[in-house]
Amino acid sequence: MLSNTCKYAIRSVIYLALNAKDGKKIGIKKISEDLDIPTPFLGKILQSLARQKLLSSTKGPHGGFGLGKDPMEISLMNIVEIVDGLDMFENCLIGMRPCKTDTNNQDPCPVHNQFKGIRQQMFKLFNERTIGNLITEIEDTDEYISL
Amino acid sequence: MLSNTCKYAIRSVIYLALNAKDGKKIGIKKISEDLDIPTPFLGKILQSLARQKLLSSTKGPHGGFGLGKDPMEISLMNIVEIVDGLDMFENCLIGMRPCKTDTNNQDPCPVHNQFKGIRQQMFKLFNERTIGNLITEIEDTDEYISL
DNA sequence: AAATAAGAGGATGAAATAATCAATTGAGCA
DNA sequence: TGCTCAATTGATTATTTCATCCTCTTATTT
Repeated sequence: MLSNTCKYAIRSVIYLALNAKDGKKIGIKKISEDLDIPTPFLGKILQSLARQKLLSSTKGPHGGFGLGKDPMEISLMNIVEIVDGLDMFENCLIGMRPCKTDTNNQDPCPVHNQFKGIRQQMFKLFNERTIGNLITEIEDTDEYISL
Repeated sequence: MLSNTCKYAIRSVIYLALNAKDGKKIGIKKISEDLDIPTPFLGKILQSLARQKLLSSTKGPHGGFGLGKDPMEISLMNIVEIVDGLDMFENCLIGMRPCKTDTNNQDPCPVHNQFKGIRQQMFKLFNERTIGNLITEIEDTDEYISL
């Protein structure tokens, strides 16, 4: 569904939104320990998110990663797009070339009509859900975020 | 979403259900040409489906692959399970270990409640849709199956 | 029985994904 | 200024997925 890399990315951004409020920075080593993600690999992932301005990073003592923008402005789709790309939302479920995402499809695959609605719901979820509204829900309900 | 291999597998079974009726066999070379799938790779895939009795195969002149059972008895899930496994339906969307598929989850991830319904729909679709009812729909509506 | 037409199976190669390592750069602090 | 901390960058390794090749076996046809 989502790549390993993408799952790491999403969990990291949620983690930062919860723990690096008001411009605080958290080091890659602490993040990787808390989330159980290999440290150097996490580095690469956070770098690519920082390049796209989703995160900010500073070097040197007390440096680390923090959010690059208002968490309400970061949708799950933003993260997925950077890491995995949009293939999942754009291409046919069973790989038939002429079968396209749009609703009035001239050349639908045999599962197109079944799958179309589900894909739309997923698209909506990933676009509407932002890191911001995820964490307010987490905080409101006292959810404990383990990994 | 689904692996390349799995997409090839599904398209091949649909193809066989449409073209290899009443015990007819079709050679791997013809299938791979019609579906634009690398021949030797397709061989491996069909072999694994045949080992699980979804397909049948015969060697020798006029040999080839055909369906191994009534197409109404082959669900999309049967194919996905053999090729990709059930990971997608069983594990957390963002890779949190304690977050489980079942509905009354003690330790849900921040997207669990949003995603749960969508995953159930997908599960249902893959289980309920069989190769048999796919092809009757195809034949009823004169759909042209290209790739 | 021999020739031929298929699939089966093992070994191998290439590409993408996942993960690591080492050297560099920049920021803060003394 | 110079030291140290932490991210950055580039090179390297490992694993999985995707794909090919070659040989073997089985089944049909003559």
